[in-house]
Amino acid sequence: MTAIEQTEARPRGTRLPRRARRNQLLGAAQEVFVAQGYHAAAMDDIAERAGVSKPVLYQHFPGKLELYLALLDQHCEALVQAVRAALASTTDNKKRVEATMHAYFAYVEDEGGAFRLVFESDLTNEPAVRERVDKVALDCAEAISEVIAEDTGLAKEQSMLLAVGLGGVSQVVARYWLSSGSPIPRDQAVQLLTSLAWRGIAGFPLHGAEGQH
Amino acid sequence: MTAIEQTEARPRGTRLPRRARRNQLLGAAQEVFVAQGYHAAAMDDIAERAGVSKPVLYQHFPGKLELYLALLDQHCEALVQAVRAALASTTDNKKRVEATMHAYFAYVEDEGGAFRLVFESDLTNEPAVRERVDKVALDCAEAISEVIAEDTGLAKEQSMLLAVGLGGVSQVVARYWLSSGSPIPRDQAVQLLTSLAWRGIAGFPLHGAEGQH
DNA sequence: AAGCCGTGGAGGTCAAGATCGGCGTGCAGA
DNA sequence: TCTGCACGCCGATCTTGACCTCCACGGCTT
Repeated sequence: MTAIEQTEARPRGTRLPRRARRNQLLGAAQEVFVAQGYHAAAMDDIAERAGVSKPVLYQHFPGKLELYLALLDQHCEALVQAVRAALASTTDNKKRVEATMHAYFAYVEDEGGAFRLVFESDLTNEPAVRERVDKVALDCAEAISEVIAEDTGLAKEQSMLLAVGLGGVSQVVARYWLSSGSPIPRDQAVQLLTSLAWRGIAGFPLHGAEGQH
Repeated sequence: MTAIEQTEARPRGTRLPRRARRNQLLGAAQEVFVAQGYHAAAMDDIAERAGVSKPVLYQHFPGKLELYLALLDQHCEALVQAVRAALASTTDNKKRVEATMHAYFAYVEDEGGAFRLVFESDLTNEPAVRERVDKVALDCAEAISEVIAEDTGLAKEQSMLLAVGLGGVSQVVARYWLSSGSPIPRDQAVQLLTSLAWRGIAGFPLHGAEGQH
């Protein structure tokens, strides 16, 4: 049914050093949070998934929120780094677009679904979460907008709007592509999106002879 | 502090006909859900906001979830209609893009923040909610993709990907524009976005003499 | 004036986050 | 090798908070 089958639930008896236990708990928590969301995920579920009793969880994390935030921080940083790296990987702007798209797709596809914590969190009303999620989008957009502003001379507000748009396309389409079962190969999807972002929708070939104004 | 001040809490004594009471409850529920999200919103809050006691609420709606879904359905339909209308408003594709962007911005700006129920719901793990939210994005994308497919001859998968992208930009940027306090006028933002979608990022004027390949 | 129907406040239930005392295991030292 | 200690772990429980119903009251109809 809605069973979680990612990693085997450990036989409840192994003793682990503190650091290793903490990492294992983070892994178990990620699986449960990703699969069920924050609210539906119970501390009992996470403990059971890790093959551990609940008090152990509370010996490593003060509470459910802090556990969630620890995971969130971890994965927020990853995306911003990937986008920065993509932008710095070349000076050809078209390739920059392509590399950035690629970064979003890779981020969404990998990491055991961790992107859900950032893009589909159900705890955005919690200020601490909202702040982190907003900061990711903002940091990515600022990195992109710097390039735009430098190359086009647009003011900060305008270039930020475009940058948010480019980041938004990547994020939304990557999630759609994944959730619809990857109907077309990833590279082809990236190519298509890059064309859209680079040349616009007007840049696609016309079927009929209809004038586009 | 975080007070809700949209409509005055009615003096607790007015008798209303059933239909009017229901609408009033929907209004109160919308304010609370928008301001606090689904989970943080208590039925007590909604009842108090409407100037009514809790049993009345349960005489109109079976439970919290159904109340939420009623609101959601209401506003989902509104966006899809607006997008369809925008696409049908002209046959000039560039104007179609502009009209669609405009529809998203108007949707996000108006309706007392109801767009949050659709775009920022904290109940996406509930299948009934997920289904409706996904369907909105899908319906909008299909409407857009039909135009794309017809005019470019692209296959269904490809045109859907582009359509999801165009809808995604609109939605993400409109929300950013609103949440950042509308730093530039709405019409200008729409123009900028339309340019991005129509001609691509390469269509913006160069600042320096640097070649764009 | 008498009855009825909708309203109001107080309470039950239950799930889930958070916690307390006890147990077993492995190591240090004599 | 035997004893004591420290550490990690567990079963069982407490408590909070939110959704959801039961006994009194007041205005409208005939």
